[in-house]
Amino acid sequence: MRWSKTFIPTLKEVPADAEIPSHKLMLRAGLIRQLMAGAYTYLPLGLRALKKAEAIVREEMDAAGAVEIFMPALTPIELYERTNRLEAFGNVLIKFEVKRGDRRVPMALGPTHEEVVTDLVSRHISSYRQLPLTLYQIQTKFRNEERPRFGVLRTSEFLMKDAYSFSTNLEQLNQAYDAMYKAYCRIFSRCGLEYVPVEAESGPIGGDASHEFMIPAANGEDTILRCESCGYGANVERADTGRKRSSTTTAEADQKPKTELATPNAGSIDAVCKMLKCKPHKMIKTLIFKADGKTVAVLIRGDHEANENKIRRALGATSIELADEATIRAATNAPTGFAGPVGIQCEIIADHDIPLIANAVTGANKADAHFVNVNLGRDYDLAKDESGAWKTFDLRNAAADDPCPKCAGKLGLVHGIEVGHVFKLGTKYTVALDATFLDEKEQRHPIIMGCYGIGVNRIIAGLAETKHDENGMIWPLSVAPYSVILISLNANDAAVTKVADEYYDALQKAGVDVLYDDRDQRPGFKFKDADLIGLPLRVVVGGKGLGEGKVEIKWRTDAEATKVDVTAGVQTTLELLEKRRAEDAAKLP
RNA sequence: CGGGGUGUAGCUCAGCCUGGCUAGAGCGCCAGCUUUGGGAGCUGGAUGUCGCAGGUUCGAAUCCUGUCACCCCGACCA
Repeated sequence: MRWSKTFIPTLKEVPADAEIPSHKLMLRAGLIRQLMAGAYTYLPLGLRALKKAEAIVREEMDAAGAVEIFMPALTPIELYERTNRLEAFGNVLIKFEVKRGDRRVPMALGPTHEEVVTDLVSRHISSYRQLPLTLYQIQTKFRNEERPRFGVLRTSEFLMKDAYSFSTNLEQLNQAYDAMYKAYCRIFSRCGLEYVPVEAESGPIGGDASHEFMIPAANGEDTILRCESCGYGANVERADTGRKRSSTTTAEADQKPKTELATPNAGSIDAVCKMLKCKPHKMIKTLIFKADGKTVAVLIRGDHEANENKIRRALGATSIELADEATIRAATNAPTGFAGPVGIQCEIIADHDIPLIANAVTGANKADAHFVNVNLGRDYDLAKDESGAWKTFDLRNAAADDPCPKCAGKLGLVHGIEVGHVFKLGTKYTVALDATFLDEKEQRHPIIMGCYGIGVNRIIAGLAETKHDENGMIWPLSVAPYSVILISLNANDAAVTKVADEYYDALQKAGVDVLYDDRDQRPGFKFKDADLIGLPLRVVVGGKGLGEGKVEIKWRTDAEATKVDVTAGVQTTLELLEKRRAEDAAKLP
């Protein structure tokens, strides 16, 4: 493509609306333009990159045995009613009615397609002989983002690859899941992304039933914990802390006398700390939960965050929720905000860090009062195991510097962009939509599902966010809009133009996707633009070089160009590209 | 939806507080000449419902009220 014939509106100045690198760069390099908040037009360069990423996703999906289909973006509301997701999606779902004669048909733009595929499968799959099956599509999804942001990273309309596996048993599900997991690793590697698969919260299914693929980036919306030593990674919701039970309690000599202090209207950690001039990590936060109907007090250190999934698992409950005011009063004889372990009228479980708090501050189970200098063993008890040690649990979100659960290392907080998610769904949708199969013994079972998503736009945005320097983008060969930028340094110099034109023809004939900057612009201008759009290989034909019979070739990442004989330039370009492709392929998992 | 910010030329922004002559600059754009290895120089030129609506005033980009859009922080995010 000749630059003069296409549409690449580069920007010298940074648009005022853009804040993060990917947004700034994608605008400046002429990849995208905003139509409204959360909706972007892809310009030729951006579209080409998006299509290349899409092609990689498609190739790997096909190779992993998934089968492509294409479902409508228009979906009937009724399907979401049947799975109870109309309410769950709430405002995220873009809903509307269309008129058909005297009827009004309610529909929604698909935010994801579990309902639609499951409905499809329920109508046509009835035997175990037809399974397993994995279907996928690459399609525009619609979600009304209350607050779109970060350019193309969080929009109301985006390209997503969504795959769904259907299995008769867990073994088949695990095979499908593993195949997708491996395909994802290859996809993100091929796209030149640094990525980290992290364990994600998987709800009641438990186990390692869900992984998110994250691109570590300072501006990522998600927080993950990662062990630098062994590579263990998990999102905040899910991350285990490697903390051990500790039976260490405060030595009797160090235990100060327990005292009740008045704390009028101070029912929060902050308010109590302010009033009593203490620090949150000296406090015991006492949360009252209803676990399958039973009241339980959960003890967490004041500066930590309770993790409901961990609490639910520790209690062996199927569902838990924070207790209502009446339940709290029954257990504590006090309004919300003054609960504590001393004399509480219900079961207590505690986080590992609780026994380590010496002379703790906690609610007195009495309105407007807190105790100071509360100590485990003297003032309250926990259950003990066979060896007589206090039973404690991992009940809170992991934090930076917690020990790694898999090795001797420490966890660190990292921000990440979620670019993919694989999930063992189970039978939620197949039960709701009656997608069943008959097994060998003529028994009917719901089909077991998995779902697997990739945000294709986020692959591009993630690359822009993480692969650039102060001059512009740095594309990997695999996703670059064009592999080569060919620059003629003086369009008015007939000799230069002649050679550049010949190169352009030769490279095109050789099947190279080349962008030919044939514009009548000064050299500096063209170099700056070339760096900005960041195509991998730059070939320069200029009067000065031509005088010595040379052209210049340079990778975007090289500091200096290499001079090559005019006669050898095309061949060298082809060889360099071939070599780079082979190197990239060799790195794949 | 709560908090904060911004809307003036294609882009970046000044002018607004303290109302006053024909609304400005740089970049970009058009024409001509010069120039041609890291966002050129000179000369000339085009481009604005000052987000929109209403109000105050002799007079509004500027003050007031309303409204819309966009950005940031938070809440939300199958």
